[in-house]
Amino acid sequence: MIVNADSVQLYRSLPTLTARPTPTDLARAEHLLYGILDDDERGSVAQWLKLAVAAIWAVQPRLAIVTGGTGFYLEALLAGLADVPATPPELRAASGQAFARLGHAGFAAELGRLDPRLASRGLPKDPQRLRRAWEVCTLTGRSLTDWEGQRTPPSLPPWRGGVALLPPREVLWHRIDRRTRAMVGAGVVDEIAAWRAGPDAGRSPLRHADGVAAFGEHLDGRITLDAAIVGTSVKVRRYAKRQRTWLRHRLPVLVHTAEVGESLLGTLGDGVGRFDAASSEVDPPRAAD
RNA sequence: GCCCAGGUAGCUCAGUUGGUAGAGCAGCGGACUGAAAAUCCGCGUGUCGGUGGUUCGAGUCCGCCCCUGGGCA
Repeated sequence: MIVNADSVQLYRSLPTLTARPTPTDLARAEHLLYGILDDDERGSVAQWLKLAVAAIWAVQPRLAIVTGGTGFYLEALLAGLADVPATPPELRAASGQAFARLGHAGFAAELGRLDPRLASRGLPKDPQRLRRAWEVCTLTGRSLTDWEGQRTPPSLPPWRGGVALLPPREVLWHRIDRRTRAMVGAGVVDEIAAWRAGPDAGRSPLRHADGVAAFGEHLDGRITLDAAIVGTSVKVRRYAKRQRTWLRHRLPVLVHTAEVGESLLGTLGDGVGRFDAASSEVDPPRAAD
């Protein structure tokens, strides 16, 4: 039983570009949480966490294998999230308008007045986090720094361990390039063209998926197909780099490295990287990288 | 063979009247509490083609050699 932990594979559109499980994969094992969101929906960690926990319990006593690339989601599964109420769309729109009106520096100053506790710790630099902090404080009257202490790990069945797949960089780059070219062979350009012609592409979170911009430029006649392939691979390499940072710095429980094709169950059978969600005790890392 | 134009970072190139080099892209490292394949922060990584000379000092000036384009034969 496979449970998806990849933020873009949650979406129904662009199955080729997002490397969703193939029909062959689906025939071999049951897959959950793939392609469950429409273009006009906006996913979130909290929503994913709820669905993932439910899915893991639902398949008991079978083993759920949670797999995917979104470190933020995996961390939420292991460590939990603060129970902040969901921000209504109007509030999100309001923060966007305020940011546009005040500008980056002005909005940050405004947030500093609204949330002095966060300001004393250090305001975030990026618009996303500035807006999020503003929204939370406006909605709940409490600083995001207060909420962040409220993290409680979700209740899950006993877990067997974690495996990080960290091939050598040259191998990884080669595989990324090969995968991008395979996508082209599988019709990813037509897939994107058809999707762009649809009504919801402009607001879909998938517009930020690796390759949408580069293949889009190619479809607009601005760059060659080969340049689009290279541009896509560059984006994926950077994404892989950020995944590596998650694994090494935020998800040290996933310490055991494995090669593709190795027996995952055999690996977990070694008992490496066991994690007790209740006590948060982690075995010492072993041979990361 | 002769005549031009070039050889500077992984790539494309900039570099004033000589003062031991800097941009873009690529690359590297990091952050991350409801957009996360997102968003953001930090870092030049160099036998200036080679060699001899002029000079206190040469990527910059001079000689020779090598290489790459283009032209004339």
